[in-house]
Amino acid sequence: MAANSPGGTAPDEATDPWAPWIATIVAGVRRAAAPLGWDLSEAQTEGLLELGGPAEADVALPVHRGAASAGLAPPELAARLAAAFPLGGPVREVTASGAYVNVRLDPAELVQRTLALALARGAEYGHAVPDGSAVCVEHTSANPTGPFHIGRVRNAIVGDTLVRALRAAGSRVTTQYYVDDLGRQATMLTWLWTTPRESWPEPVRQAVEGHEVPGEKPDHRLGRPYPAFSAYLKEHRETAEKVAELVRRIESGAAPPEHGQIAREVLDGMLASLGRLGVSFDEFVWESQFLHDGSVERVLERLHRAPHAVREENGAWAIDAADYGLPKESTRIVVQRADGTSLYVTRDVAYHLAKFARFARAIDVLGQDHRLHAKTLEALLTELGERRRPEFVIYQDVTVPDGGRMSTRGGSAVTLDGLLDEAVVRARREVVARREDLAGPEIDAIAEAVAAGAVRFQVVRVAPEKPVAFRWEDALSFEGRSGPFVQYAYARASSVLRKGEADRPPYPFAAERLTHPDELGVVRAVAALPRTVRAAARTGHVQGLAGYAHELADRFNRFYHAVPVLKAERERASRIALVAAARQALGNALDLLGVPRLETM
RNA sequence: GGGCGCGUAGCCUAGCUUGGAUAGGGCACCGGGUUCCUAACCCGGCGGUCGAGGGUUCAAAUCCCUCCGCGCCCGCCA
Repeated sequence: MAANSPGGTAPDEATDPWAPWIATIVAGVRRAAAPLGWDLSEAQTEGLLELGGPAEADVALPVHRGAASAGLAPPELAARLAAAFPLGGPVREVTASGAYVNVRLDPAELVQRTLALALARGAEYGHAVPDGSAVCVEHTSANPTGPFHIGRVRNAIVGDTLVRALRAAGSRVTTQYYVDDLGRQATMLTWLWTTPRESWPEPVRQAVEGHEVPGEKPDHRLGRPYPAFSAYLKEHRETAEKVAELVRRIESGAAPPEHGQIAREVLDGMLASLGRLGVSFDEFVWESQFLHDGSVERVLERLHRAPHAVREENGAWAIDAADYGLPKESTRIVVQRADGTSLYVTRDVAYHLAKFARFARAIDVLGQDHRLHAKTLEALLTELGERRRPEFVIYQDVTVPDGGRMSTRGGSAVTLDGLLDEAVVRARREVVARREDLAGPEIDAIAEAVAAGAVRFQVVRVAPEKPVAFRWEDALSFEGRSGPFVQYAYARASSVLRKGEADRPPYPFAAERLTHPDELGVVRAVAALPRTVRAAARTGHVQGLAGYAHELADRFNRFYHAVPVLKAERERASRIALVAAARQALGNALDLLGVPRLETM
């Protein structure tokens, strides 16, 4: 339920304000339960604890599971357990309520530890101690055929947020973008732009002529003929064959010099769009490299000798994958064409072997249309005797209301640039309406940050496996559970600290001054950041980070309305420290989400 | 046809991996709040057979089975 388990690996006292409490309560529960006939391991005890549950308890423990071994009805067991629970230290009160044992803790202790930790660790607050584990996250990897499309933006945002969560949880993450410079898609553009415009098919020429925009980004300019050309090729075999011939030339290593150049230019344009969302990559892996460095050939040699290898009559090589749980019609995985050339999945095997050589974990963020491909890849790895597996994070495609699929092949649907431009226009209106004091450039900067924040938050707040229908009003939401809502709380906290400039870091405070329920609400939310990060990294459920950020902002807003800070007297310094800690947690949560921080808005 | 994913109030969504106390939020709607640190905010109200049915269990949104609806995939494409 609302139960918020301590989450994943055991909390660390150096990073998590809850850690000492968890340890104390686990020990207390075990000590009280054992004489009643309920033996619990430490891990079991920790797994049962519910944090942040109902208001009457800081930590709750359901005892149903112990009823049988204790030979007692749950309420009776709860009552005895509560009576036997060792008091003292942080444990203020232990009561039974039905089948639950509720533990109340000394709030001043949590205030003390939480503020101290948040203020001392700063930008590192919420992060675990680095464990140095090498992780590769491959995401986005959209083919360089035109402007970045919003159907794909989910991959980039989910992937990038996951990367941020993993890094915060202590992993050493390398992000990779796999660029398909082989194959038909990229080749189509090369064919077009190395062919005189007069020789283009008429409908393709029409799609371009009169639509050029001076100074436009290369992805828009070079990608413009792509949808029309794609449609044209379906109807015109001769032209399709010319492109196919170029594909073969490129695969054989005789790519025209323009080929890589065009792909790179388009990719640069796409990356510029992603850059507006704060998404970037450490490495770009070009598919052709596995062909040229001989690794595809080595994979093929091994596959020829694989347990289920079969040679087709026409000379193609396949793996009989009947035992791998694939759909009946695709039990044969072709790994090499009759003409000797390789296939996408073969090259992907080479790619993943390269990943395994460098990384302990390889995570791939894929659209659900790649599910079968993922299974196929796993089957081939098994055939090679490779035990390691990539981990897949699968997201569902974004659809448009009319039911059409928003893929790059689908044509001229909304681009990421178009979405962001519209978001900026609307954000700008909001800023102008409330900030007469600001000059143009400041307004523009805020509008861009609000727009990017709104889009990122909107995408990440929904579980990736859920289908999403694109709607402008959702994507551009600035209220309620949104990016700007969190940005606003951060800006407010920043504003308070600016105006309370007499009080400066390290923000001395007295924990016992912070006793208002809304103050404690903020503290509890701040204290939950470390375990939220752990949970997100462990499960890959990045939507939890969005939920957390909203919750924290919500608590802060409530506190802000209920309790004066700068006008307080005795409590002033402590409340300023609380605001500083909340601002730190809000800022760190925004960083995890890739939503820009705004000092003012 | 087969495989996989999704189905929670008018709309969107958390929770499901690890079953536990009245299923959390947001939008919309209704009613309040600005001599006070930013009203992109806050307070209150309205709204739920957790797709349907069966099963397991002391306990099911959560696990199992069947069915229904929607989506995706089932290429010597990528």
